[in-house]
Amino acid sequence: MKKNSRLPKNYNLQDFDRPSVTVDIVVFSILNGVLKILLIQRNILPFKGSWALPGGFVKMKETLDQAASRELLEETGIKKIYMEQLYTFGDIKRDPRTRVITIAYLALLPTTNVGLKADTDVADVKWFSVNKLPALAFDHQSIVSVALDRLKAKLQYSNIVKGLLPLTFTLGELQKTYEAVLGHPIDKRNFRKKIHSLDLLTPLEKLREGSSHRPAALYKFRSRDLVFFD
Amino acid sequence: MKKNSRLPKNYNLQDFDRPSVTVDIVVFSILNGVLKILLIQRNILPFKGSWALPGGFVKMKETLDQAASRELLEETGIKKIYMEQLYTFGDIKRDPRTRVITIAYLALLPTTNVGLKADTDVADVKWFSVNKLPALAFDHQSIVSVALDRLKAKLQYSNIVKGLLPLTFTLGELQKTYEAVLGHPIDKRNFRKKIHSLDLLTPLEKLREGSSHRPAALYKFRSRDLVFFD
DNA sequence: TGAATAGTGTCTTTCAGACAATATGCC
DNA sequence: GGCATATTGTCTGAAAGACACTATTCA
Repeated sequence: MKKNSRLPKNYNLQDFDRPSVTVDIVVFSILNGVLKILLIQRNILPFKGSWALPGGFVKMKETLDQAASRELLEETGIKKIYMEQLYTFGDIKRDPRTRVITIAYLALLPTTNVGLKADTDVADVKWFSVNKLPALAFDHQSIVSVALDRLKAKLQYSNIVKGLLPLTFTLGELQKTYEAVLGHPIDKRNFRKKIHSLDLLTPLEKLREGSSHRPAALYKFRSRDLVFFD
Repeated sequence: MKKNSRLPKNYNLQDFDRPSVTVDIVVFSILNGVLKILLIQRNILPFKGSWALPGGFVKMKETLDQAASRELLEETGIKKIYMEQLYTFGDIKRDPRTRVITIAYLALLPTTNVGLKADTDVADVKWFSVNKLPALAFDHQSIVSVALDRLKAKLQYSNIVKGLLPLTFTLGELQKTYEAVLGHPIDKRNFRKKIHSLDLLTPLEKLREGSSHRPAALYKFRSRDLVFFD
């Protein structure tokens, strides 16, 4: 260990024995009415061949949010989706190589955008149902668990569900999304009463076409931002 | 930059250009019925002489929680209080020296324990009212703001207020604590109705002594853990 | 006309919020 | 008795939750 001359005299020595810092992203999406998580199959050590969350090292000249977006794009081809910081995991032995602290992110992909591409460090990219996950690398199972709790909670007091839906959608699709995340059925009339009372949606002129039954009215969210209620 | 031989071949090169990692702690306490935050006056660069949150570098062989506890003890003499991870701040320029990512913690000190001692790196340790804070070093003002939001929110759906109170307390003291944090008065009858309906408290046999008026019944929290309701 | 989903209203219960009078202990 | 705080209940309005039938489109 040698002294870095740019730094002030009293600069803490620990600075020279630093943990690595990564980001990991839990991407949720609804496929066929089921809540899924995006996992990559690792092509490199450690845990080569295991399924894991997309993620990687934070660069010196990017923020944490930028690192999360970049890693997601690099490893899965996904960009411009809803993301928020979730929690930071720093157990000493969570990575067998060395000390790695990871800032976990929660991300939501609308049902429509589902074109995936695998990176070089990645053998494969796949969607898994949240209740049929394979064994995960590192402590990624804990991260997923925290992410799912956060998503369920936030569904109740914000319009975060917007991130899981396409730009326009029917009330039935909205309800199915809630049910898929929460894992239980919801009464249709109470649900619609509640949604309408919150005044979050704008009805469109058009109806959903192409079904072999009565077409439903289409809606979109009034606000582009995250809105809290309750 | 040279290669670390312990690491696998494909190990990411960024590993050798790592951000520093710190923890910072927002300690809240109620003093004279007012919500206060504990600040230290920095005795070292950068921001020497400025007020800042207690905190410091994370060591290689301690978890983030341990780092937060250790730094708080070292810089203020406080130990064994309620602490939870708050949020991670990673803007590129938040520290003028170099890239520093900090994991912020929220901590609560009961009204009774108020013996403070200053560390060598610390010129002074003082309590400040949350709405009369001095200019703070780094991005610590943002951190305080997030911490206050979290504390207010969590007061509404958990027994987190426990961390601000001594082991036994009266309903009046409990209500004053809520009022100090939330910043507005609460109706006494509605407050007591709600508290009793939640069934979080156990009444003690004893009454609060030493006042020149009718003594109030003493209570303690039923559970030692954080409990969620609503 | 049958299949499939869309769309709608009432009743009950629970909870939040407004509001004031009496009780107790100490001086 | 005066002061200071403790303790207690009712009414009203809003929202949550249980519950079932009619409407529309297409095949």
